[in-house]
Formats: sequence, structure tokens, C-alpha cells
Amino acid sequence: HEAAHLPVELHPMFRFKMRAARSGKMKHWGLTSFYAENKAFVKRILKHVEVNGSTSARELSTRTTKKSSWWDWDEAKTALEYLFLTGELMSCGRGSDFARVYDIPERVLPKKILQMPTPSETEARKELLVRAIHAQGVATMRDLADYYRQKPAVVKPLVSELVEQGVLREVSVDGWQDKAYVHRNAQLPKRLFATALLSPFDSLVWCRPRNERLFNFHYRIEIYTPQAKRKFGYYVLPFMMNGEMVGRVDLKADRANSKLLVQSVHTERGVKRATINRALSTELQHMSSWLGLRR
DNA sequence: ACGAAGACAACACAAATGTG
DNA sequence: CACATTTGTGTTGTCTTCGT
Repeated sequence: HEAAHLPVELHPMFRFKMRAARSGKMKHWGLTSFYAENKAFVKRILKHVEVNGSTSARELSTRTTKKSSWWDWDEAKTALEYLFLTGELMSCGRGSDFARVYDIPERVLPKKILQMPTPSETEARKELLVRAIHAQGVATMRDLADYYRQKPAVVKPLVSELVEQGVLREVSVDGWQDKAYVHRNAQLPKRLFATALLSPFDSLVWCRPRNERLFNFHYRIEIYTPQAKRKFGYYVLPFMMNGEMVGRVDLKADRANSKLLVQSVHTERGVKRATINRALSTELQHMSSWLGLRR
């Protein structure tokens, strides 16, 4: 994912992506072209961080006019993001103002990780696919690709290789059009009857087609949708009850008044409000309590 | 061989919230 | 009040594949 936390042990598996960004093979939001046109500047920024230590974009900013939108990056921010993309800089956290703080990998990662050998692109991609199948259990080729945001076309032959090597086993799932795969050691688990409010960024829902296939649950994040076009609300949490997606709630923490506000509740087709109210109420209580909200 | 459908890439376009 | 913060989604256009 773009801005997900990952275990540092995965660093070697993503080095091929950093290399691709550095060589210009991988295009990203115009960062590649910015670098091509501002090489000396970008190198100066990197040198600055190496010498002076971690920095936020603001510290290096020369902006004099107001920002027009979130996406209105000045040169310093663009340079830092380019270096972040190529792995020459990493994030070592965020400041008190939310701003991402950048530093060189040598000061962010443990030595043990930096010294780990770099696998080939193919080996790295296959390792990511194996981790994906462990996470997903049963998955289509596209599901596996999506888990670490790989491209289906690139992954397709690798999945075949993993099948030939006996790492993955091809299976079919009732109601699925595409072929599915399981890990060779996969065992049929007991059915789970989980009940939980899910984060909009929960790994259970981030692969939309899989989510629709498994749970018949159509979900889109509406944080980036203009208010007038939103169907369910700004920050909507899917609600799973007894292992099924039964609805969604738009929540907001009103910290000033110590209240968890439930802005809206929607149930899926065929689900009656009365059947979810109790479980939902319990989950909302849990949530307000760990957020430290009284009501 | 042809048309249709599907896949894919490129692109445009979006705001509420915590902190000091 | 000022100020800082990201990436998901739908559309459009193009290429690929599939079925007849």
C-alpha cells in the first residue's frame, strides 16, 4: 500500500521498487519528471538531510504563497517525496503537526535490516505473493497481486511458477469465476463468527473486488469524495457481525464534548436494523471506551 | 476476420481534522 | 485561527483477448 506501515523485515523485498523508481522505470505522480528536471536540487536536499539530520517538508520550504490544496507541493516537498519513493529517504515518524519526518535509511532501519541481502526482483515478488497467500488464505491471482500492490500482468507468470514449484495449490471456489489458490500447507479452518467495526483501511476490505466476492459488500472510501456526492459519510466503518458484512456506520470523535458521534447507520440489503442494533451498540461502546470518550 | 468485451493506463479531481 | 497533512475513485481512451 502507499502509506501503510510494514514490518522492517520486508525492506529487502521492496528494494526492486526503489531501484525501479531510481532508474525512472517506475513513474509516480510526476515525481520522476521532477527529478529529471531538478537533479541537482534533489541531490542537494538529500545531502542536507544526510548532514543535518531528520527534517519535515516545512523546514526546507521556500513557499511564500498560501497552499491551494493538499496536492500543491512545493519544490522541497516534491524532492523529499521523490527521495522517499526511491528509498534514499525514509519516514522516521510524524511531527506534532502531522507532518511526515524524513531521514536517511541508515538512521531509521536497524543495521541488521540494512545488511540483509537484496533478492532479485522475481524472488522478491514471489516472496510477497507467498506472504499474501498466508494472509488471505484462499485467493485469486488478482487478490494475491493486490495484497502488496503488484500488477496482475507481472504476477501472473510468477503465480504459475509457484504452482509448478508446489508452493501454491490451485483450487476452485463455489461461486468464483476465476481460479483460486491456497498455500500447500493450508488447512481448512473452523468457521469464524467475528463481530467488529472495521477501519476503512482494514486489510479485510482494501481489495474491493475480493471484498465484493467474499462478502457481497461494496465499499468505497468517501474521505476524498466531495460532500455532496457522498453516499454514506466522511469516515465510514464497515460493520462485520458473526462473520458477515451487515452494515456500516459513519463515526466521528467529538473530543471537546467527549462523545462518540454516530453520524449515520446503514444496513446492507436484506439486513434489518433490529438484528444488528445490539451487537453494534456493544462495538460502539468498545470504541468510545478505547478512544477515551465518555458518551 | 471481425466485433465486443475486458483489461489496463493515464488522467482529473476531490477536505476535514489535530495541534499549538 | 493558522497551518500542516494522502491517496482513492471514476472517466476516458487505448490495447488485448475472446468468441463467433
